[in-house]
Amino acid sequence: MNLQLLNERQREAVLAEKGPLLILAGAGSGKTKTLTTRIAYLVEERGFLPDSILAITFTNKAAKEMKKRLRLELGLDANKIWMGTFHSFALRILRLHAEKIGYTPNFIIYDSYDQKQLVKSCIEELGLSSDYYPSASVKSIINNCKSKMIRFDEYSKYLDKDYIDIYELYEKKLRSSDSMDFDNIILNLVKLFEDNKDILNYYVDKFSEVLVDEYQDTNRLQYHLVNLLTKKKGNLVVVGDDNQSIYGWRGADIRNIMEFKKDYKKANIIKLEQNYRSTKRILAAANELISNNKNQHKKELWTDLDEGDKVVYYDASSDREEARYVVKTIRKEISKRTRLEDIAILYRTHSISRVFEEALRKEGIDYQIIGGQKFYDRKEIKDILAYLRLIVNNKDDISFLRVVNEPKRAIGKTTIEKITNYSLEHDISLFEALELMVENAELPKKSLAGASEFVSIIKACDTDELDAYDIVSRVVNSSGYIAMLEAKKSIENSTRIDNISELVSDIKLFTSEESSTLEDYIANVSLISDVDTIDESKAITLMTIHSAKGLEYKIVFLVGFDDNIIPSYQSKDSSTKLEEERRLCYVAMTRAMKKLYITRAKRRMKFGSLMYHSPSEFISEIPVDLLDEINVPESLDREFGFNSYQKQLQSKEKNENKYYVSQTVRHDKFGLGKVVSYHDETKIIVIAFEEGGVKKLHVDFAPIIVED
DNA sequence: AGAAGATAGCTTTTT
DNA sequence: GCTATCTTCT
Repeated sequence: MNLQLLNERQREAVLAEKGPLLILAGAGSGKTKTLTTRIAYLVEERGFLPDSILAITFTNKAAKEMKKRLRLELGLDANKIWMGTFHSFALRILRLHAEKIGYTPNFIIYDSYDQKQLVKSCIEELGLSSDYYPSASVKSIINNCKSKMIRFDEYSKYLDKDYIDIYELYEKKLRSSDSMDFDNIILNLVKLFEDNKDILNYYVDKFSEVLVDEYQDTNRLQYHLVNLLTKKKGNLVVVGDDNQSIYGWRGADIRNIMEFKKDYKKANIIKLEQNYRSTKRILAAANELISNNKNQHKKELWTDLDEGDKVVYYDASSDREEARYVVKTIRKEISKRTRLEDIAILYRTHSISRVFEEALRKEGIDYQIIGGQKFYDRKEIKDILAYLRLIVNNKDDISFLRVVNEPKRAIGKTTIEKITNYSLEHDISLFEALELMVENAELPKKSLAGASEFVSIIKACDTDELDAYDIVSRVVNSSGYIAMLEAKKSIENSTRIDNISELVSDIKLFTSEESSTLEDYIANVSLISDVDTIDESKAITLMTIHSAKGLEYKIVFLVGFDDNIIPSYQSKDSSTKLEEERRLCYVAMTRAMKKLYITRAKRRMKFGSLMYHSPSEFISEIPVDLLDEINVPESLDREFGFNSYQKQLQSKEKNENKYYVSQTVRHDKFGLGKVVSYHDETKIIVIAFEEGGVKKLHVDFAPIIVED
């Protein structure tokens, strides 16, 4: 280990004797290097045992990365360090002590889809209206309470009484199906610790130092957990940058980092302010932007690197034109021998990515998209996984409902109802109910055959005898799932089959490499995130700004830089939210090393129809002398300065006084055209004419609706 | 029971 | 423009 490779502040952070310590690490300030050096130093120079160090990262990928670096320094000892996300850390301990909190060690994890289904079934069971209680919003209320550590009965005082019933049933059902949602993983660990002081003390004694990376993105619950572990010894080192706090919506509490000194009175603060990533101009632009945020730790990020080029700002007329410009620029870069893996396209929401994807595909440039339709979110993958989960845990009702009639086994609504009633009567799970009903032949003939087939498929897979690979291949074949897909030949179905075989080979690899039991595979799979799947192969990376946190690229295109996109239209009502959007923008800009392009489009497809946007207000926060501005004149577009974020008019009924988006119209002067947007209050209508481009007209001079 | 057709709601971000 | 869910028809 060579401490000379570090700058003075970094060295200070490595050598600091004892926590609590807050390392404020600006973007690109060598945070990971500092952290890994500190850990290596603790082990090699100060004689800490590797397994007495707990390092918590934001993603599994970051943990892997850090472990890789530490292996170079410490060899195999590096593997003994406790390193992972909050969730993987909590799971590791919970699996050891599951019985103490009324779970089996094989409990499963419900992701947000499962969670929503479960909430829905609770609402139904209570006989409440799903219109009054939309499962998605009830779900997010529940999550909110948990991550902010608000007691649900307290919170629900402001809501209907029914909410508390839903909540209680939800928790009861989670328990009885031996499963936890994401927040319960942490919550249950806290509970385990608080109810079993001996276990807590064991870990408090065990860990001589606890390091938390990306501290600005921890929530109240995680804060509490860390506090339990380190309060006594004060052996806490946290690393973060308040300017990069972008997960407020998920309950991340910026107070954790802003008030660190208040919570830990003896805390030291070390600031890493030298940036090793970006050129002077890029950094200056980002600094100027973020200086508009009121609530922040004082920091002066500076760099020794070159001046660099100005930030290019391209104001396109349409999203397609924007994509064309980006692809054209990428082509130029490639001819200058820039490698594809050094380029990233970043955007605020996934929906922006489509035009860019299309343009790249047309040009034959390799790309990878992170997130969006995730592999594990695809229907066929979820279905196969549901089979596997049901095999591991017969009590998993959500998975049961998902696959009992997939492929069709003549078990429809009525039969499901019978099974549900039976299970409620006998207080057993749905699968157990079905098993008994098959035994006693308590089903109509038609359903009975399918039901007994289903039971035997699940029963045939014994996790003690067969390994994960054996079971998944058995399920895929015997369930008739593949046969169902093959029966109807289509492109989608053949990609579905491909996806399933990808899953099977993934499991095969897992079986041969890490562990062989299906339980272990299922336990792992629900924690895999998208960022974990980024590979450094030769392709351009497309992703949301959120996924880009912690990454860097030589060339960055920040696209879709329009008002109501960034900042998002939903963040306009409060300055807290607006500041988070600005930080998001800051994160995006500081990913760039050599060159930063910011692009936007006046016209963009959204919700399946054209929308008009002004430039993002953030562009005016970057000093003009740092910008190289390219504006695409399209004379007609100039008129549309107004901010048009309006809902598409849905009704298709004919109404003389109303115009609808996509409606075909005729104007005696401009000819045939299509309605692009319509303002009810101002009676302004925007039409794209076949001849003569886009025009904005008042309803008084409006064209005639063409009957179709 | 299941397929085909109709409709609502979505698009902020994810461990 | 897409998909998950609801409705209607066979």
